[in-house]
Amino acid sequence: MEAAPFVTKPDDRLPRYQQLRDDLVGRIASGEWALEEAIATEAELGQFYNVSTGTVRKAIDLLVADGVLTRSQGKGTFIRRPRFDSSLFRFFRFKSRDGQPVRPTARVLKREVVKPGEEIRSTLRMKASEKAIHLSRVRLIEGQAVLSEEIWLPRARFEPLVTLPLGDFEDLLYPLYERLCRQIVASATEILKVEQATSGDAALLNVAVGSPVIQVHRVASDFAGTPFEWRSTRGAATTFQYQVEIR
Amino acid sequence: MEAAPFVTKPDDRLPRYQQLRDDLVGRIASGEWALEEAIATEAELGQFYNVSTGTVRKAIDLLVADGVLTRSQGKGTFIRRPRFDSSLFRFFRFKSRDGQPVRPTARVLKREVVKPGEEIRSTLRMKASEKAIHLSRVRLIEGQAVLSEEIWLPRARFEPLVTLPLGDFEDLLYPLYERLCRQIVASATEILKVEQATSGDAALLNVAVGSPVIQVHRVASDFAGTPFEWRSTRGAATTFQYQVEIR
DNA sequence: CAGTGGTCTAGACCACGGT
DNA sequence: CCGTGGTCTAGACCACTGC
Repeated sequence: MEAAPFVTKPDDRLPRYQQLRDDLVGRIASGEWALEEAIATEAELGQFYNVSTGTVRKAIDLLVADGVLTRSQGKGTFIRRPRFDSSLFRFFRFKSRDGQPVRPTARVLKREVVKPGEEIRSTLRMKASEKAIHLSRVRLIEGQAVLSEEIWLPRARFEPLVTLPLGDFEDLLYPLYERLCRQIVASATEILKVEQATSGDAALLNVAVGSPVIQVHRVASDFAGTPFEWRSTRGAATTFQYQVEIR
Repeated sequence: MEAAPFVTKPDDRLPRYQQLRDDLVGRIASGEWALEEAIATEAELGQFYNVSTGTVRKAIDLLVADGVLTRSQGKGTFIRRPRFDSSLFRFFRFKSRDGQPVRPTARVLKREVVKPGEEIRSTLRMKASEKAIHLSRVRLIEGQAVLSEEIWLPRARFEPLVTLPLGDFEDLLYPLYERLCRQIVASATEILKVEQATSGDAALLNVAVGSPVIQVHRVASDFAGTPFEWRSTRGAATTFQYQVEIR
């Protein structure tokens, strides 16, 4: 008889370090360790799962490559948020008048609690009866609107945002999600397209109707892979630049 | 006294697997192993460098992650080209009339051997006196031009292309570079921007002047990291879509 | 100083590919 | 069948962190 320390039954066809990886993901998703606090040490995990530290290291290597964990020599291994700090800067190059890069401020223009459209409902895996929170935001640099955003959230997970005064929404929403709603963004998928400015874009972003506009459509998910934010951001294409490495 | 099998003097401050990685890059760049043929086995490399196979594996892991090598269980470890096959499909969604994705054909419109502009000269690290080969291409789907390309190459490396009949240029240039000029693309950097169609674009791509156009600017380099191709591709933004994962 | 992750070893055995 | 890379072990010692 041997102990079965796995939280979920592992797939025996997989190598042990893969099984271990999957089990660790489950334990992370379940909140066993606090965000950005050290998880169990490699030696402890090796004892717990009854594998050698080399195998533990390989499992953790995978999670580090996936961006779920970071290691810190002498300190431990930590759960890591995706680095959204430069999220906008991945695509848009915003500079203030003196040429310094700046992060736009934000203002929520509208909040409503309504039934979402079919695309959003199915993307967020919501029941037909469920309502969603819809936010319309603009992002500004030196008072000038540069981006417009539409955000959809399942109401059940984000109840505190229904009553939060609009003025209390901060520039960055993800820390707000975390603090008020205990929702943590673990990953996201973004799709870029080029559109032509509508009259709404034109009024909001101060561009000509028909001029090129970049639309970044993002779906953000938790550690379990469940999507819980649908977001669409539009900005003038003149501020857009993106770089890729091919190998 | 011990043998120093390193091709280039390694940096002793680095871990051994890093030194090994760097040395292997040098040997690959020097052409010691044929393209897509197996390199020395892990056991051989371990003996050669006098390290354990675990250390060799770690060095090779890095090169696999970098996209320089691929492993194949039971067969060996192989030098790998970057996967440009779907290069255009990374950014542009081309479909034929029946909805199937297709690769555009290509036609070279112009070839000239001239002094390049300063930007291209310095990007390709050419001497001031050196001349460059400049190609203008269009790429077509079912006879309709969908992309226009400007390509610049240092003449010294690409002499055979100066006299090649224009009709003998193939749809894919990189296999041609490899076969005729022994130049192998190991990596590339691409920058995306949105422009508005010029009258030239409009005539070539059959779009309206001022309509949005995506420009993909690519610099391709060899295994030693020396850039040897400058390329700019423009296409109608309506065919553009790009997806990113953030973690 | 103790405890963490980082490097490295010298093996063993397994799974796969080709002869 | 042999040779390849893939998995895994049970350690050793190093480098960094924080008390």
